[in-house]
Amino acid sequence: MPARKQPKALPAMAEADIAIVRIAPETSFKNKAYEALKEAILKMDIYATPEQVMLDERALSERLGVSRTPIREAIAMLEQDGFVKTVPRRGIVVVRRTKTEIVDMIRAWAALESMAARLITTTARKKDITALRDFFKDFNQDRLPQDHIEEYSKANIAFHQALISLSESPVLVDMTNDILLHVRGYRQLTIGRKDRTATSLPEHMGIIEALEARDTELAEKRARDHTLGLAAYVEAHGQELFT
Amino acid sequence: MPARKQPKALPAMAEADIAIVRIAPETSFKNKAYEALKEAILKMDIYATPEQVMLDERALSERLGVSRTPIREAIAMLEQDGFVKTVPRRGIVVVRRTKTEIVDMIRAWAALESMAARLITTTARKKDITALRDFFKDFNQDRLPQDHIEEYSKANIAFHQALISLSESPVLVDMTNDILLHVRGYRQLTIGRKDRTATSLPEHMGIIEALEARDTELAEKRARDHTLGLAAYVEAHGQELFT
DNA sequence: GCAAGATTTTTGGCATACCAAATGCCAGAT
DNA sequence: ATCTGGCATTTGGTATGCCAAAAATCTTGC
Repeated sequence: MPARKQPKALPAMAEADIAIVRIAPETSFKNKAYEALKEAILKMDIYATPEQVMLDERALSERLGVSRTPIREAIAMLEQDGFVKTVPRRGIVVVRRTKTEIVDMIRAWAALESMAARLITTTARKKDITALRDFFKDFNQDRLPQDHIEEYSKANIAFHQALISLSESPVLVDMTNDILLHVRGYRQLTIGRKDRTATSLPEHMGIIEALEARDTELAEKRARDHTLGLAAYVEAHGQELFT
Repeated sequence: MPARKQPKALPAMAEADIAIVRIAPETSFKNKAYEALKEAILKMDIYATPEQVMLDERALSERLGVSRTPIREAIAMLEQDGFVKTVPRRGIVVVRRTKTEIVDMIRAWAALESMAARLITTTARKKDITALRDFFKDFNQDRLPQDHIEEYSKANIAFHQALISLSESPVLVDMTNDILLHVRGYRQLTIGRKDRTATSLPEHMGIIEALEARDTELAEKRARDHTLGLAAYVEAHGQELFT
């Protein structure tokens, strides 16, 4: 079949090249619903409630003020993400991860982050690497992380995300963020735990030092071992979270 | 609120334990459409056609004999997978990856596979590791891989998938499979290239040997370097594929 | 003959109605 | 009191129809 006729070139219009980026894409209800539901699922502490959490299409459509159609499409997307599972004629259940699954995810995280570290040693600018220290500038001998766990936990996540970003690898960034979203539920209860916090900060500094030294193998190893340490910790001490 | 009442235990019924399995879950049109479209997208050589490929909801619904609703849900899922991108009032376009993106994906694959290798050295049975050699039993000095590229390429993929599976990590398996689906379009044109095929087989054997020796660090390194080698190859020689 | 504007067509977004399966409640039988 | 069958309800699945924006096409005036 013949190719569709190409749209003809735009007329001259030499003046307005200014700030006409693309107009707001006016995100659809589908995407709004997706974002809203995703945030709601992440916000709720899924592991705090004993019974499994169910969603109802009609209730959601009423709540969000749209019809079921965009809601269903959003649900389909969330199911692809692994956040929910819809069972025909039964309902939509918010997925709970088992301890084993979480450990598994953290291992994958470790894999991706160590690769990011590897790439960073060959491409990132020294300035950007050094800037990673800033995430922890509010912590020191007089202000220990374990005394400000909530704050440190935030800095921790921000550090890891900034680290991955330095790899300039969209794939690594996206995959890691996906994993972090799933692990997030546990984060406050694991990364923030006092006993691990004490060793966390020195390990981070060790990673930064290896990156600055452009020591590819060492940076990779330190990044990997650091996150694998978290996995081992959850595997060993995460029992109480999954009663 | 009180938990939903649990269904009570089944009555005796000692007789009919025969072949009452579970009835087919009767997958929905939505899922059928998803599978059908996914396969169609993967099958078509998206990089062979010069113009971008568009999908039409109505045409698809007619072709598959279902209404637009399940089609749209399937499209929403495919969009989450990154196979298509729907532009409002414009159409649904099958996504083309750039060379840079493919290289990026292969690097992530390397990260995941090296972690799998690491895990395998500590958990897999020797028997299963050794079995990996079978994928290449049809190739030797008298029957070189580069003379049977198509066949070797298949064995290659099967080997990598089997390798990852040995890690017994569902997350690693799933993430890697996702990546392979995206890279597959290039596979025949890259992994199968003669110049790389020659070095591929010995590298695979090297990985297997390290696994058998339970040499965690070496296995990880070899697995990583092998796949990073592919990434470097595509980066260097993949120009012609992305005109 | 051509360009600007009006009109028709195309295409995804959304709302609504109906369907069928799974559950749960309840009356009637034992 | 308990069990059984059936009916009403709930809930996801699917089909349809209409809408608005953007493209494509046609019309018209110079």
